[in-house]
Amino acid sequence: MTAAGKHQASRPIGRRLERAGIRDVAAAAGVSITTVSDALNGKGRLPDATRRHVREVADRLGYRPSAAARTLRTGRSGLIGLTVTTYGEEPFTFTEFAYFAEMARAATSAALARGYALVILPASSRHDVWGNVALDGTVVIDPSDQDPVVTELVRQGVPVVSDGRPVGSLPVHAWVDNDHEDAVLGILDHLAAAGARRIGLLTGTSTDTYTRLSTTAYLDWCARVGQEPVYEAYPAHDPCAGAVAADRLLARPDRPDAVYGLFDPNGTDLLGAARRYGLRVPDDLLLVCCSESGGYAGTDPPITTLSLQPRRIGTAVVQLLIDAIEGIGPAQPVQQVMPTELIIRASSQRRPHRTTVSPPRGPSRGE
Amino acid sequence: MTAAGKHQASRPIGRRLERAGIRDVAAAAGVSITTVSDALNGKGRLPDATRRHVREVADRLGYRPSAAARTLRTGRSGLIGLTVTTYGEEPFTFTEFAYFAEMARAATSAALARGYALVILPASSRHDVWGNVALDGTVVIDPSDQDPVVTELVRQGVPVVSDGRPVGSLPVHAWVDNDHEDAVLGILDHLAAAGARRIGLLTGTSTDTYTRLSTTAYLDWCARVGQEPVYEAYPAHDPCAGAVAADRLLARPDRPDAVYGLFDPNGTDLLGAARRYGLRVPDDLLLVCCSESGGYAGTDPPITTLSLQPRRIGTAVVQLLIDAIEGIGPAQPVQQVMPTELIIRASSQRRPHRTTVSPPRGPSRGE
DNA sequence: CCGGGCGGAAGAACGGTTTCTGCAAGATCG
DNA sequence: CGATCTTGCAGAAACCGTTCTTCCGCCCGG
Repeated sequence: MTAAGKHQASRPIGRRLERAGIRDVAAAAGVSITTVSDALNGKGRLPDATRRHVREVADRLGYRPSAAARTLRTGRSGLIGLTVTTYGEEPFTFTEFAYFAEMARAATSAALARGYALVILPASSRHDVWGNVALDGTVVIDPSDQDPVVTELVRQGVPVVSDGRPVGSLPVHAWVDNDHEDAVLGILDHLAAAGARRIGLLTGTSTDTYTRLSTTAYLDWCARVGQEPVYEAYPAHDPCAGAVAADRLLARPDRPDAVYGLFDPNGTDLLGAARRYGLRVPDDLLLVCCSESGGYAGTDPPITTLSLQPRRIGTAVVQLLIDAIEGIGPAQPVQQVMPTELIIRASSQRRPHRTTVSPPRGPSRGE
Repeated sequence: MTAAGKHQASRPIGRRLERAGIRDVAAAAGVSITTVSDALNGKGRLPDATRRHVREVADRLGYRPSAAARTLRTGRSGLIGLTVTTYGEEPFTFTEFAYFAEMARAATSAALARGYALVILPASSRHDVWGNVALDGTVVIDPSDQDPVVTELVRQGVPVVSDGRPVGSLPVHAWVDNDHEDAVLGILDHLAAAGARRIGLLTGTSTDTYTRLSTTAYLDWCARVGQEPVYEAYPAHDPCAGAVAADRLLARPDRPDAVYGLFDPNGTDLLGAARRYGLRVPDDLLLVCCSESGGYAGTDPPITTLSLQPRRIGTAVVQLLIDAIEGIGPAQPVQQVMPTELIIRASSQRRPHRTTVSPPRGPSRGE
């Protein structure tokens, strides 16, 4: 028994049969391990004949280098964390679905194109999971104040790039963000140009940068043009609270004749509220919301949306991160501000035409 | 030079300063490496005093075991692949946004709860990326026929669980899927009960199981009740084709008085088409579509949707996969069929026209 | 008084790759 | 023709945590 155990431990564990190691390839090709490694990775000085031969043998044996061993040796895992700060238990929130999906998609593509893969890791994950994964770097979406995980990562020397300006002195290597002030001002000007006299804001109660910057931009604008601010704030992570807040906003005695909603569902929230109060859009109420959802092209009326261009941001963030990982980029922190796009639809254009109900006959395009 | 080089290679590479290894902990605690490993992992037979002492020292040194080394030794990486088959270049398609986001979210949560993390890996990724990641198992969403990556993974002995029935003889370890036939029949019955005489279908041209099963269920139902099938198929991955197909469907001489759309955007597609042809919903046209988007609660009128319950599916898939990885579950392939949920809204209920305006309180349409 | 059993802990092997060092033989040059 | 350079490749260290085996000493029963 002891002998058997010893024997088993000494050489073939039996898994030999399943996976060919570099040793097997070396033996089969009649060369050394070094030569196999060099041949497969295009390094070293080897005649083409040897290189081809080794590759051939490796293919025949179905050899796949062990990712774990390579990582151990090189210190590179080829893995990038995609970190989402969470409000509650869930990895990412309802209000950010479309944004997150688009951003993650772009980030995945960009990472893949450079040979990296993405690992989804909510910031609130159990700490042991974080410890169990070897990450070359991390993308953080909307880092919250004093995020312990991010701080820890930076302290360990792991490159961190954030989507959204880091609050406080969170020492990320780079960040990418929209010019939120500019976007809000653009929308307010657009609404004013469309005839709005009193523009309201549907905003959030949380303290993240997006909410904060957008709200202050709104307040500044109001101060500048001499309008009394009219806004309602609600917890954006609550999928139901938006409708209630929209209702509150339109129930006010100083009811606005135009509203900008900061969050994705606000378009339908506001449309529903307007309907309840018998307000016609855009005739009685102009509407804009920030959203990546294409659905707003099909509502009645179609709603003007502000796109934060998550695809661009996802791509940029990953590029910056991989540059940092590979030591390509500048040593200095990089701050990249991306433009937004206002997709103007019927809800923010006051025109003399077209009542909301009466349907035109035949396939005429009802803009 | 040689001496210096040798010296450098023999002991401190300099990075010593940054990361404490298990050896450092052992030395600092005055015990052996073994004892440190056992103490930290709760294994072996150690007195509590030793265990505590070692943990204390490890904490003080900020010791983090190397994930790579652990993976190498144990053969477990704690990583699960989340694989999406792709139609084009992009990792996942427009039509599946909400579904994918919800499913991924649930899967992430479920995996995290059991100590695993998710890696996003489109099936069309460069092969080298697949080779570079050590995966304990993989979730495949909607595996296509003869998917080479999946086949390869199974051949390597990596557990694979699929969301959606695998087509052909793809040898997955388990799958989870909805009862698509049942769902379609339920919808058709629902529409018929609401007064539909001729129900149309908006379907896809691709050959995936979802499309195929749903379409045949529709055709079977038509044959059973003696209705001539009325359907249009379009490439579902094209974000614009849906609107065109919806238009085609309503332009037919045998125009249906109710339509079920298989894909998420079909609700708005059909609503738009109905508007163009002056058809009132639900009076002239009953509408149902398959979607996870909450936006359909806010359209005018709200649209009845079929939810495939991606949250449940994501959770189930991950549980099954981890069971397989850890050898808990049965050795036999598991097939789990999950129920769907029909969320009935105004678009599929023909009533004495309940007006869309129902103000419970406050300033009504009078103001 | 001695052997068996057990608690406690150390030592060494292991896993697969990369990389640094270095040797031998052929090529080139003076 | 010998010395130096280059080419082709092998050997071994290093990476680092886990696990298998061993070993010591102690207690208890025979």
